[in-house]
Amino acid sequence: MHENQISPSEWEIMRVVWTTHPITSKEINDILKEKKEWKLATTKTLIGRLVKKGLLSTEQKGRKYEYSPLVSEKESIDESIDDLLDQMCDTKVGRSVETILEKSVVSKSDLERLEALIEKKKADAPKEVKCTCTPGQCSCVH
Amino acid sequence: MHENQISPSEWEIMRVVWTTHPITSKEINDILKEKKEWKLATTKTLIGRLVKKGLLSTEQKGRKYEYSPLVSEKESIDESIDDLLDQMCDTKVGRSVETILEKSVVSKSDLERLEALIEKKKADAPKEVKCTCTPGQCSCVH
DNA sequence: TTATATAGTTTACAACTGTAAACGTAAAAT
DNA sequence: ATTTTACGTTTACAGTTGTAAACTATATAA
Repeated sequence: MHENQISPSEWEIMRVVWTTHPITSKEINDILKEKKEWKLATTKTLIGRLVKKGLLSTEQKGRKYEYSPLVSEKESIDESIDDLLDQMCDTKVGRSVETILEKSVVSKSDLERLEALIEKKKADAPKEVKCTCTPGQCSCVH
Repeated sequence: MHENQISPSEWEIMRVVWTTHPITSKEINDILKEKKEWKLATTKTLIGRLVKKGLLSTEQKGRKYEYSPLVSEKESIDESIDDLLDQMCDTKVGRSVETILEKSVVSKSDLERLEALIEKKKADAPKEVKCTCTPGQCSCVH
């Protein structure tokens, strides 16, 4: 599990800051008013936690602060993906990708890039993926 | 967010029970000894919580219980996937699938199935995925 | 200049998690 | 028959998360 996990509520904040920064707590709260019924105090608590976790930086501007991200959205998403993959047997990843693809709308160019990637992977894809699970935690034969 | 979320430690238990059931707490613990340095008490606490959450059923066998899953592994994984997708803009899903595929080993037949799915999706894939984010939570132009 | 609106910080508090000891009870071993 | 062992249940306790009120300091408006 990754340390400094970003909780679901904290993600809401991070997404705002990734989109616009530097940004103040008030501005963050205004944007989130649309989606969450949070008191300003709630937003501030979450911001404080993110600062403490080292995920947001602060810069004092007069009597207020402006916040900026210290981690990128891509790396954060990638960590979430890692955590997801860590909880399933390697042999199930292919099926899961299929599931994601089935339930999502992706663009033509996404599909083209994926197709190219698949073509490339075909070269050295194994016939069967090797399972590395602890014996008893998946049905693969060990 | 899905209610009755399965926590990382609880996943360890569930994976064992999905693989073998019905199964006793002792057997679960024996299997997990390989991977986690948990006291038997810890395993039992986690089992108890899973029963309370309605994710494991119990059947009394003499003086002990045997546990079985009340939710399937697939549906649980699918919920995890949903939670992952919920935290990113729809337009980023394609890229994320690519990331997963890049960092994983998938089998030839996985790749073939994926290819077929892509071919099918191409028919009505949009040129650009529509973003449905709350304004200010992603960089798409609204 | 005093009251009010803003900022950030501290404190709060319940639910969930990780990790386990303690407890009560029934079965098995001596 | 008594001690030990094996089970499940209860209690514990700190850390995280969701949600926010209270507090403090300052800037601004009256």
